[in-house]
Amino acid sequence: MSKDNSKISISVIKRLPRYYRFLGELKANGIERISSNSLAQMMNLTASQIRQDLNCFGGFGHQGYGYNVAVLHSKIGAILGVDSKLKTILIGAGHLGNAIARHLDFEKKGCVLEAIFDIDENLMGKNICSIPIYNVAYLQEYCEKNKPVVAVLCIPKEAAQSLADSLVSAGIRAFWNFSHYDLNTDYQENVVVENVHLGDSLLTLTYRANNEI
Amino acid sequence: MSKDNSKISISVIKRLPRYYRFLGELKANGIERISSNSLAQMMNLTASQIRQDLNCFGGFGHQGYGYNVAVLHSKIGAILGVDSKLKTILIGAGHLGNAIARHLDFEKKGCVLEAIFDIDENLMGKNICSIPIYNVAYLQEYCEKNKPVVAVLCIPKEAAQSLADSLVSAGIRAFWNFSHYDLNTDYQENVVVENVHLGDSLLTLTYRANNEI
DNA sequence: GCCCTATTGTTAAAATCTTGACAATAGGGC
DNA sequence: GCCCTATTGTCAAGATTTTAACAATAGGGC
Repeated sequence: MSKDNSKISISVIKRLPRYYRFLGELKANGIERISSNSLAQMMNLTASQIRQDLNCFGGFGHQGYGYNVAVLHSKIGAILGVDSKLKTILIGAGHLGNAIARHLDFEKKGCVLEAIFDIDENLMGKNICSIPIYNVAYLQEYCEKNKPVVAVLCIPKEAAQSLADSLVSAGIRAFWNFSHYDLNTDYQENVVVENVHLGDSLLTLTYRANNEI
Repeated sequence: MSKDNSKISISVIKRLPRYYRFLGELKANGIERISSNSLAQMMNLTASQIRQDLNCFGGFGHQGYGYNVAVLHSKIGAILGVDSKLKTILIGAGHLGNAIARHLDFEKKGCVLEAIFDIDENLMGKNICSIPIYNVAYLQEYCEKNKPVVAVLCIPKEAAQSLADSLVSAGIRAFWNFSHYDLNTDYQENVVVENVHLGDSLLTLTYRANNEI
């Protein structure tokens, strides 16, 4: 990373995974080089924005040539941290938790899902994609032993805040939160939260469908 | 709606569901009135932004008093269209589709989930939360008969674009897309797409966890 | 009924984000 | 090896979004 990335704006960051995805596709299709212009057309962006975004991290392109797909893909991957092995746990093995554990390739996204917790006694000893399910009573002890840093929350909103609080004190520094609740971790430095509000997303779609925009 | 809402920015729209959620909580807790200031504190926004956002749609507040929670909640609900009954189908009854069908209260979000489609013969005749699962071969005929307008896509990315194309010609005007693929419907006016990229969200979290922002 | 306080709606300023423009230059054909 | 073309990196302009400021005014206490 050749530039100071301490003040990269969150808008840019949120676009990086999409670049990474498109470049991965191009690479898989054997495309070797691409210009900001063709990429822009493909991604429905302006070439200017792509060049501006990429230049936040350094000059990955060559004048008169464009960008080498494989190089750019791996550079963006490195920026995002796809090879980091953040120890991850998931709490709540209901339908949603189950689907998330199966659906996402955590390892390719920089996270290693190592344990799942639930309150349902019937699930104890079982596993999802060979990741063991433990009783939530064992959570604190597990954290002390294994020091996970990322927690995926697939639990009812009523339980979310207090569980998050105790997870923070157990060392969790990042939450991927699917409960219908906005986690409040302002009191705590260095804790990041991605709230995924599927309900909000659906409501936005409803508005847009009704207003044709 | 007392103001022209044809040029409301998408940033404002995307905040509305969150307002709606917080106001719903306040209402459920028996709070009758709230000022932009207290709401801002609660939601981690500026009071100015809240007033500006709400005023896109008209003056819902009273000087010296604030906003009536129940009124504001229902006004925002009406703007979003929570009472619209958009006929909705879901395609792909795997773990994710299953979880989405169960997890989201479609009716409270302006959509009525009426049918689920899959290719797995073993699922035919079964149902999820009493919504029937049909063979995807029956999709076209179903659309002609029942005229659904919203489609939830929980299918592999390889199948997404061609299925979306045929759904558009069958009358679908809104997609809630969970496949790891950016649906392209530019060629078609009046079709809206909400891409939910869970993988992108996780990658963003990874970046933030690694960079502590 | 009057005055004081709280709080809005609105306007203007500041900040941020996106787009356009273009000089600099690497690469490839001849 | 030179010139022409393609395309970047970057700077400046334009657009949008967010925040601050404040006059206008409704409500409630006395």
